[in-house]
Amino acid sequence: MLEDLLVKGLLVALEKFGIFEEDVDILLEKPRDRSHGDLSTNLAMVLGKRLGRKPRELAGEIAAGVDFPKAIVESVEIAGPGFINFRLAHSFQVKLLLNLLDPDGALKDIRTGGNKRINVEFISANPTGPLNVVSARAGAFGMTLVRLLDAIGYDSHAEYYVNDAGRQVKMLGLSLRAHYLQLSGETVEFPEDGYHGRYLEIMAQELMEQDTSAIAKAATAFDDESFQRVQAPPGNAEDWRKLPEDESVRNFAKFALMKILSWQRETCRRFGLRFETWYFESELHESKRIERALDRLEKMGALYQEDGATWFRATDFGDEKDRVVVRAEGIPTYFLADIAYHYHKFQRGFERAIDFWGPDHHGYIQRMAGAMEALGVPKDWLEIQILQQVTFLEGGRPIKMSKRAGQFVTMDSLIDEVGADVAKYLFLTRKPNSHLDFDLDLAKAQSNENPVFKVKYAHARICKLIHRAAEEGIEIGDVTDESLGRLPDEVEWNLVGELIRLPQVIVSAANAREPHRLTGYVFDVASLFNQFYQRKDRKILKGDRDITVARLHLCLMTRHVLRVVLDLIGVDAPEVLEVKV
RNA sequence: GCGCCCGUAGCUCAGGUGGAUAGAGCAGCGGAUUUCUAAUCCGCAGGUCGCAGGUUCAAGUCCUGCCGGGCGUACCA
Repeated sequence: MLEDLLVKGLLVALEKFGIFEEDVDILLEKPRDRSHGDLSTNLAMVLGKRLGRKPRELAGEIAAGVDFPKAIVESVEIAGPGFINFRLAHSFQVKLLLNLLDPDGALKDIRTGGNKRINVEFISANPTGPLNVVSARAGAFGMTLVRLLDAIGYDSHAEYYVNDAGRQVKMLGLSLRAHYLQLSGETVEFPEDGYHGRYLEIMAQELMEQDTSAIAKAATAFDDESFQRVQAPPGNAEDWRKLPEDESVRNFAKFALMKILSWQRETCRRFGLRFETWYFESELHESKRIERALDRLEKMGALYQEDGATWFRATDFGDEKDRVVVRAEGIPTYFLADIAYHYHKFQRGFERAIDFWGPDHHGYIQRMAGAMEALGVPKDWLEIQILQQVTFLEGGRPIKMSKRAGQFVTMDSLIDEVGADVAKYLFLTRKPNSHLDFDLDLAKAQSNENPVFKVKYAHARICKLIHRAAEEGIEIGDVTDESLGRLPDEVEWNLVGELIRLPQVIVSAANAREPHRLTGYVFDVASLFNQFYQRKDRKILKGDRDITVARLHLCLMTRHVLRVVLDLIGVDAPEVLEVKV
C-alpha cells in the first residue's frame, strides 16, 4: 500500500522529535484541490501544540527529513497552515492504473471479506398488490449493496421476505372473493378494510374466464425452489365459490397471492433484481419456528403475561416500552414472526444480516435489536438501514400515494416511463437517509438534464473512438506503462488520478453502505473524460502516433472503470447511444 | 410530549474517520461546432452552510439549546 509507505517514511522523519508510531495516528487524505498534490497530511498541525512548535516550521523540518524514491513520490511540499503535500510520480500513477486491469491486482486486493456470508434483505413488500414505486429505491440500493459486498470479498445473499400469513392475506382473499361475487351478480358488501385497487377487479374478471387447467398452468410458472410453496388451489373459481366461506376465502387468497407474487417477481426481474431466496412467513408457522422462538425467549426469561397477552421485556434492552408478542386471543403478532424469521436467518449461518427498512419502521429497530439480544445473537449481527421516503413529483406537484384508495404509482409504470437505468441511477445519487424528490418529468426527459446520459455518453464515445481508430488502421495493442507514461497533458493526468481511486471508492461505498458514492464517482470520471476529449486543436487520432496510442490506452482504462462502476449500480453501458434530435 | 431523519446557490443535492478559497447538475447569461456522436466542453453570475452558543491550531462536519419541515410513537403489518 502506498499510504503505508508514506507513513513509514514520515515516522522515520519524526524520530528526531521523539515521536514514535504509538504516539501518533498519521492521516493521509486526498486534498479537494488537485493543486495541493495527490496526498496530504495534517501531521505538523496535530503535533504543533504538543511539541510547542509552529506547525509550518515543523512541517518544513519533517518534509526535509523524509526520503522517498523518485519513482514514487515526485515532490513533497509545505502549504497553507502546515500541510505536507505529496505529489506522486507519473510512473507510479501509471503503475496503479495498470494494476486495475490485473486480475490479481487492486480489485482483488480489496476482496478482504474472506467469503463470509452476508444476508441483505430488501423490499419485502406485502403481497397484496403490485410493487409500488417506493420499492424501487430499496431495490436499487439493496441490489447495489449486494454487488458491492461481493466486490470486497463477501458472499452476499439477496433475500425477500414474503408476509403471506395472517390477517392481510385473509383480507386479500375476502377482497378478491367480493369482487368475484359482485361480478357474478350477487350483492355482497365489500370488506371494510379490503383492498380497493383496480387490479383485484381485473383479477376477478380474469378468474371468471379461466378454467381449472388455465389456473393450474399459471401456477407452473414458478419453477424455482423458493416458490415451490406458491401454488394455485385445486379447481376453478366456481368451485371455490361453492365452498364454505372460510375455505372459499382461503382459496381466493391463495390464488391472489400466486398472481401478485408472480407480478412482483417479474417487476423485480425487469428492474434487474435477483433474489437468492424468497422467504415465506407461512413457512415459519408450519415449521413451528414461531413457537420455538417464543420458547427460547421464555427460557431466557424475556417474557411475561399481562392482560391475557404475552409480552417481551423490550425495556430491558433499551426500548421505551414492552411489546406484545402473543395477543390476548392467542394469535402471535407480526413482531413475533419477525423475531422468528431473523433468528432463523441467524441460524442459517450468516455472519451478518443487513435489512433495508422504510422510515415508518424506524420505531421498530430498538425492539428488534432487543429481541435479537435476548435470544443471544451477537450485538452487531443485525444491521438496519433506513431508507428515507421518496416523493414523486409530476408537473411540479407531489403525487399522493395511498394503497387503500388504490391510487399509487407502480414500479412497472416507473420502468415503462422512465426506464430502469435512469430510475436506478437517480435513486443512487442520494444518500440513503435523506428524503428524495424524484421529478418524473425530469427523469422522463431524455435530455442533458439527466446525469445518467452523460456517463453513458462518455462510454459510447470511447467505444466509437476505439472503433474509429481500428478503421484508420491504428494498432492499439495492449495497454502498457510505457505508452501511458507518454501522456503529455494535465487533463490527462487529472483523469488518471481519478481512475486510480476506483478501489478505495468501492471499499468506502461498501463499508459505509453508501452506494451513492458510486454515482458521484462515475459522474466525475465521465466529466474528466469529456474534458480530456473535448480539447479543441488536439484530436486524439491525429498527430504523433505514440501519443495517439497513449491516449487511446487512457480511453481503454476509462472505459474499464466506467464499466466496473456501472455494473455495480446495475446500469447498462451501451456501445452506441442514439443521438437525441 | 418523546424518538429518528432533514435544513448548504433560484431548484434538486454532494461535501469518506473535523482541514487549505464550501462543490456539482439543472435553471439564467456569454462563448466553442469543416465533430474522433454537442446528451459535450469553456467562461460569468449566484452562499451570513436554519439561528445562537460551545469544544479545537482548524467546524458545513463534533457537543448543547432554540427555529422550521418530514416520519414514527398499536394486543396493524
